[in-house]
Amino acid sequence: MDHRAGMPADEEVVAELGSKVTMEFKHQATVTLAEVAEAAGVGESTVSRVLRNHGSFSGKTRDRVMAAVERLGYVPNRIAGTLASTGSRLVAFVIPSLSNIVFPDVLRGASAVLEENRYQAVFSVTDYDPEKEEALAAAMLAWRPAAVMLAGYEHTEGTVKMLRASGCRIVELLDVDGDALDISVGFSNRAAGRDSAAFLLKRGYRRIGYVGHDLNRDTRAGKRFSGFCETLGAHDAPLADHEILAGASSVENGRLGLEQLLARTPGLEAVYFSNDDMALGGYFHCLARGISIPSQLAIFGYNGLDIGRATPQPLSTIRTPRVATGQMAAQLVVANAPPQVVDLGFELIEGATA
Amino acid sequence: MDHRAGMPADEEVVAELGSKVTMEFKHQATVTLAEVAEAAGVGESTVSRVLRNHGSFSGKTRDRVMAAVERLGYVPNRIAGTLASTGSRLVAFVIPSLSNIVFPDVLRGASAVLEENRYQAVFSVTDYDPEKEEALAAAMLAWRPAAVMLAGYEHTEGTVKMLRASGCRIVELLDVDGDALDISVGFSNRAAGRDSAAFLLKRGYRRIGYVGHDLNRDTRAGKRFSGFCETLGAHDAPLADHEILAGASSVENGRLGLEQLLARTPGLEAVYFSNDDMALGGYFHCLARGISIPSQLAIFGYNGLDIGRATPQPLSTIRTPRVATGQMAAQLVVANAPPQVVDLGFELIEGATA
DNA sequence: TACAAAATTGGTAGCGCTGCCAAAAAAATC
DNA sequence: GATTTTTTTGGCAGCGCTACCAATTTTGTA
Repeated sequence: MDHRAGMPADEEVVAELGSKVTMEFKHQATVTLAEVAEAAGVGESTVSRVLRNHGSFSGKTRDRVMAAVERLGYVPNRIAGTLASTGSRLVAFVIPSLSNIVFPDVLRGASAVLEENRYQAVFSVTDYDPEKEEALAAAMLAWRPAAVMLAGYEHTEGTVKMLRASGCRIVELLDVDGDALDISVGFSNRAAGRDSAAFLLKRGYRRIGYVGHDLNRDTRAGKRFSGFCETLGAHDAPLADHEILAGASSVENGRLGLEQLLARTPGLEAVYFSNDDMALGGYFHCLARGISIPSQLAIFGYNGLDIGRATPQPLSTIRTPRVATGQMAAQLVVANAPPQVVDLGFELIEGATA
Repeated sequence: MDHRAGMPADEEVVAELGSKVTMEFKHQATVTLAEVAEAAGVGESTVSRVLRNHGSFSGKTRDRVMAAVERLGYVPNRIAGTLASTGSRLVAFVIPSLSNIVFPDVLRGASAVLEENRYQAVFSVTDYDPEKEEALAAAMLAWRPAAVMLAGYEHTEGTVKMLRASGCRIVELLDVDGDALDISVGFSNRAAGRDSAAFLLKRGYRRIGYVGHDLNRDTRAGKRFSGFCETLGAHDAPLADHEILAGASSVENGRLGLEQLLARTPGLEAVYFSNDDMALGGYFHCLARGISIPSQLAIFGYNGLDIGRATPQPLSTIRTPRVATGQMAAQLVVANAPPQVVDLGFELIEGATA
């Protein structure tokens, strides 16, 4: 992406400064629980109990311990604590992307719940690459997390085997069209596609096209597309044409895709986009070209981004519970709930573009 | 031995849900390094050396060890490894928000670099609350990270004290207007504000307004605003009016803010927005009301979001190196570079809205 | 007052791994 | 072939904490 400002300069900076480094960087002698115990004049286990507010101890002891903690600036070592105790309070997210707003939204919902429960979120990004997902999942398991959260159901055999063997909870997010390994929280992408098609048909559009981004990688977008086509087909209005762009979903790609689609297939009445980013690109294309919406061309998106509600004509789309998905997933993990599939559903927003 | 299996809590859960759950719940007996060593017929330290590719060992031994690892499905325990060795490979991010695209972008840049170097990112979200930042920073330090990354320079005294005492690297991101605690990577928000003002003045706009979101919390936006006003003042064109909206920055708020500003102060020639989200809201407002841009009203944003480049008129704004900021920050941490401030600069995009 | 029950405490064995050191094996040298 | 040197190895003491257990103190009861 944006390497402009960084890369070449980065190397220089690092190299340049390498020589004049003296490290005040080594770890400082940190205070340990044993030192706190000594300072407070109590046993180690007592300090441990007080700090975790677990087991019993007198008020007097608690005060003494807390005073010592304060005085020494003690920060418990969770690494040691986790190793010594039962399960960890780490939750690992292995997500396809941080550019697609969907995933920050999920993280946002989840992290709020996790923080409240003193869990810690760790994450890594796969770029929609199943092999990379496998490698990163393996790396995450090395931290012995309480749960691993992944996007969707499509994983390599190796990933599945590894996760199964790990014994930690597995949460598959943002999809319910498939077989869950353990817990799954999301909504039906296929149904979203079908409902979108049904809506367009109900509005009377018949010559309908599709503009999307790489479907092999984003399998959930693929499921929407397939549901969409299915319903069109069932109503004798098969997809008129489609344009799939190579890169990731983006506003620019949506614009480009629509331009190409319209050039190739005149007379389209409506276009379904793989998501709101793409749809907004299409919308802007129409604005720029003076194509009147929805009379000349209807536009339908997916996701229900805020921005789509603030455009001159609100975008017709499907709003997905992204934050809620994260919240629910986190809650189930924290509660150590039994395996289950939670379908949070979605909401069709009529908008003004279709 | 695995004393987890007998935990009261586990039993309860299992009992409660016993009817419909078969428990892949309890922690599975995980393979340990000692078991691998035994299976491979070598010592523990040999396995450790092979797996970390550190120290010396024969090819034959390596093969034996790897075979055993494969066979047993061994996943090293990084918790134990980190505790035993000096210095962790965790990097902690304490960020204000995941809604503001800035932070996912920074995370994206950083996580790519961190993953390459086998570091692990952990994060938590402060909601722009300094108190919460302090609490979360404390929680992160408990994981003994190699570095803590924070947004900007404004932290509570407690946070600063704690970070200083921790002995881990501290990276302050997205700002260079202030005194760095250790490493700092970003760009000057004040200069961005000044340049924006200078640009608008150069274009001949004199009656200029501002629409922004909560400045107390987002201090970087505050610095831009202050730089902006400074330059306007220096050119005898003091800010005509401003509208500050309570909530977070959003497209909707930008729209609302502009509407209110225009109602109150007719005759404005240009409006500066606290960022591109807000600016797009303003842009849409103008589109909807038939206000011609930039002849009737000029619009200027901040951030250089992709979407601003795909609107019918490209947004005039300042593009910030967000991903590069994350990359650079991660590189410096990985390289254990000396304390320094890295100013990555920004780029003014003329666009068509101002 | 004596004795049982309950509430507090401290000691200590690991958790699974790494780092150090010395021992053993292999390679190199005379 | 004997001796050095180098390369490979294994043993084991922690890393800082928690869980278990037993010891101690406090409280309650007869």
